[in-house]
Amino acid sequence: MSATPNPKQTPNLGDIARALGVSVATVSNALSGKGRVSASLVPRIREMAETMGYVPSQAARALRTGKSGVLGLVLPDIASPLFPQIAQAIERAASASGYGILIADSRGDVSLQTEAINRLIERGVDGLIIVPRRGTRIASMDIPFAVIDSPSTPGNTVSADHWQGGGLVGAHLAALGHRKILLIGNNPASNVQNDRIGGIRASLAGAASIEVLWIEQHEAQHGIGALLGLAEAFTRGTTAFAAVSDLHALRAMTELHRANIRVPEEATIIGFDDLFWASAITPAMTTVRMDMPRIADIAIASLIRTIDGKSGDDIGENARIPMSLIVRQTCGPAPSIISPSP
Amino acid sequence: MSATPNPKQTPNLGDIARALGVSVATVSNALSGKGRVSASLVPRIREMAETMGYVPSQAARALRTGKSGVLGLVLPDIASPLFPQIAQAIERAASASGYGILIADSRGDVSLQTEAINRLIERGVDGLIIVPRRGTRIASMDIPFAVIDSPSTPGNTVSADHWQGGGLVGAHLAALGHRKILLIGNNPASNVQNDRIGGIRASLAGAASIEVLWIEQHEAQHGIGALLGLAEAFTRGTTAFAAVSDLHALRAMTELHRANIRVPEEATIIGFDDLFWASAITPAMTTVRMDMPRIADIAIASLIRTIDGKSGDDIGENARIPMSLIVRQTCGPAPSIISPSP
DNA sequence: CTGAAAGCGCTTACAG
DNA sequence: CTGAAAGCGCTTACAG
Repeated sequence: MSATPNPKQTPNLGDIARALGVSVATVSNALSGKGRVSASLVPRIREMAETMGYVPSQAARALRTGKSGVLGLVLPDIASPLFPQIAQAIERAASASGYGILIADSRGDVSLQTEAINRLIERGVDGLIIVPRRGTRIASMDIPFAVIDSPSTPGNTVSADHWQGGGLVGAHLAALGHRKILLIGNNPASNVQNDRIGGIRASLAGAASIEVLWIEQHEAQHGIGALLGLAEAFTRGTTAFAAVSDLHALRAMTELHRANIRVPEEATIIGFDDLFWASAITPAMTTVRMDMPRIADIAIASLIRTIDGKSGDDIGENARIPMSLIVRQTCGPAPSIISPSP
Repeated sequence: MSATPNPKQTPNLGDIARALGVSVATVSNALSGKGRVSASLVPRIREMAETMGYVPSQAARALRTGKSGVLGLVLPDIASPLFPQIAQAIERAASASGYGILIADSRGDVSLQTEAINRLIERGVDGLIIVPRRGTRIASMDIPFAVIDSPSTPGNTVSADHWQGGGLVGAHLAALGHRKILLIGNNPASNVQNDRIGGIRASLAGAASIEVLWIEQHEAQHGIGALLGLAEAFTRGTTAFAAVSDLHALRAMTELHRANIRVPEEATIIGFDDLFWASAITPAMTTVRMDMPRIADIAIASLIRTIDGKSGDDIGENARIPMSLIVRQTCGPAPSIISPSP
């Protein structure tokens, strides 16, 4: 049907120019809307590009402009909870700004993290979003980057305000009358976990007695998958269990159930992150969640700003985004100490 | 320290060539190992590239060769269970083959899926891995692609053998002596879920009475988050609950716990997919999992083969990869009908 | 307003 | 074995 015999699979600016008898510069200008082009020509060029099925060559554009339009996302472990939420929010924010996202999984390994970063740089990304492996500190680099949820070079980190989130947990538990609370963390080397626990502690100061159980330490002693001793804590008077992640809150809940301790009637449980299944279980998990879309928007916006050279690598004094409490069913009032069970 | 005053930030082939007094063609050949270059020159060129911190320009290479070295991954919803596992496996397989992965989330929407595919194509990916939204059929495209876990153009699909996986469940349950089983699915429009359920049914034919509960239908009637009536099913004699996903198995388990029915002593539960938390709960979930690394390897290998023009868009007659049973603690022998509870 | 031309950095026949 | 040259498709000063 086409007039041109044996047309190339992918038309380029030259093909459009030829078809219209104008120059490629004019076509380029018309399509990008940058240079001045006569008002009458613009629609004709646009139409022709459309009908020919023109798709600009990213490679040529990138070579010419030095910008790939792609951002790299470095994650410690795509498959573990929470990171998918981050990845999704980042992908949305980036694509809303016209950027693509190239992913790299550092598999929780520090050296692989460096390698992943290099791989991404070699692929020509314009900037990097890094969610560092716990405890890692990202040194400065010669490419714009933003860090999520871990301290780094001052000025380019966005994170949830985990301390404030912890405060939400503490306040909720205090309001419910709990006086003896077990905090459940995984690893004390995690800044995020320490902030959450610190926030809970601070908001509960004096109002409740608090103990902390670190799962990794506990498992190092008792073996992977060992019971956490929650039933025992319960018999010693603990009425509330606050975990730094829904994952551990779930583990706590199933362990209590296993010991015939009812949630929330006898024991209260609260978690963090609102993981995918948190609302589907019975009882549904009360939790505190991060504002991922906002975190992603800030990280991406700041990154793009520094890519465009409009800012000094700054995220607005290390943004800390408030978390919010999602009240569901695992929290109840503290059972009276006087009458433990009817 | 450098001899050249004010060197560019990123050296290119020309810089290396100049530094060594050879041509760019020779440098290119030495670095790629393609053309013949004298044995003595190769190491010198390599070293110089190294010390100058040479990073090849993907953009230029892509423009010249017409290949970007990047594959697109289209997912229905990065944040929902299982997809992160897929994304991770795909990323690993791709990067092992020297490819990068650009992600696009179609947010469970069919039109966004098309849009996501186009966005990826415009970014110049060499091929596409598509995990279609349930029920979607991917039409042929002018770019190489492979489909995971959904029927499509015959010949380019890899998927887990969900039917066989269902068989594993049925056999396990039968061996344990269960005679009345409730199957729990979410949506009957899902091919994956239907295959799993079909496989369970087929392997149990005649050996047990089977009912199916579709959660979406149930919730349409009783409201989102409504109890599934599992306790009632239990009192009617159901001893085993087999869900098409650990997510629903978890929901079932918590619902039974809530009704004081003990797992696995009184009721058996089994799921699918070995989601992240499946091994952390108490009791740990017995489940059937897909061989993601293998599925990813096959999809990527086949895709690369068709990109390189070495095959006719074929994945080896629609590969179906066996699933495997992971026995943990939620399954127990069927309690004798004669003496329901001691 | 429009076009001719240069050039981004690379790879690949083609001469020598 | 080595090099000069063309060309991938685009954008951007610069003339006209």
